[in-house]
Amino acid sequence: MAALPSDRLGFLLSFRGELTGARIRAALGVAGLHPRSAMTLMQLAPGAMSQRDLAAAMEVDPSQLVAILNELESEGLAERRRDPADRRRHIVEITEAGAGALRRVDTAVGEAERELFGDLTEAEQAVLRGLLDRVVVDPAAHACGE
Amino acid sequence: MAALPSDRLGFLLSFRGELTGARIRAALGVAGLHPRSAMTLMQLAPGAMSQRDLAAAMEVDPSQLVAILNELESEGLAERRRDPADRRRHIVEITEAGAGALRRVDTAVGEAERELFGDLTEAEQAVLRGLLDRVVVDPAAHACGE
DNA sequence: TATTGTTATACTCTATAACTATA
DNA sequence: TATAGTTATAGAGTATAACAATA
Repeated sequence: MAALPSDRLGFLLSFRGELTGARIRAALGVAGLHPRSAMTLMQLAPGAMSQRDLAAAMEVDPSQLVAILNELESEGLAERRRDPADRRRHIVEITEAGAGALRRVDTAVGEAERELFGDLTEAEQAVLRGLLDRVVVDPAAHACGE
Repeated sequence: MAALPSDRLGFLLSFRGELTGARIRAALGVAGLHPRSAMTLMQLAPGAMSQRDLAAAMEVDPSQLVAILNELESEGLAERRRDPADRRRHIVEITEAGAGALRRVDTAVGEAERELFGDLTEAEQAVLRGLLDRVVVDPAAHACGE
């Protein structure tokens, strides 16, 4: 459903965002990674964290994260270990192989962005960033009609 | 998965677009319509067309369109009739009630856009539109890695 | 034989609730 | 009893293929 039914800015932003997301996800998959696995590795890159905090940071349900981490762990890209201070907790950490995969992913995302925004100057890209930052996307600001 | 894993413009556009889409879909639902039903009515507003052409315009599989039209027809918002010239074809047309629902939807979408872009001046909104129009989203321009 | 619309099937994604082990 | 992680189940959405009617 890509054809614009009107010239409304909201539709334009939504559709361009969707297509941009599809292009980015394709780039995330270059290392053979599921997009959500790549996103998880990005969250883990700065440092290890508990599985619960990771789920909160990614705004996914903890039960969904289980499958993602199972996959990452089976591929040797991340590791879970028990927290000695609280044995209920899992400390999740990216591995060296995971960091390597992330570097390849990062290169691919950079390439995708050059494709997406190649017609814009650096200054124009900065303007776009500034305008997008000022779009109000507070989910609490509206009543959900669906 | 809303937290930005980096300050990349591609992620920003993708996430803002996704949230904008969610806000727009909520507005589409104000008339009790499923978002895709509202989108279908928008496509039909300019004039009747064949079911096949409608599916092509919306870039959905014809088999998906069947359920949407069943729903719209049961609610009296659209009608299907056989094309006398080719009895395989269905001519799909919006009803007067459908046009009324569409007017209510349009009002709600306008309200959503005032919320989303209320912090931007008219000129800034025009700049945003111009920049978004120049983002390259040609799906054929990249190899799919997923 | 090809085309239009329909139905059936399967697969992914997501949301929820139960379950375990630890606290 | 509450919490962290896991498992199971169901629902929505989507993609594909088979099908009936017509050309």
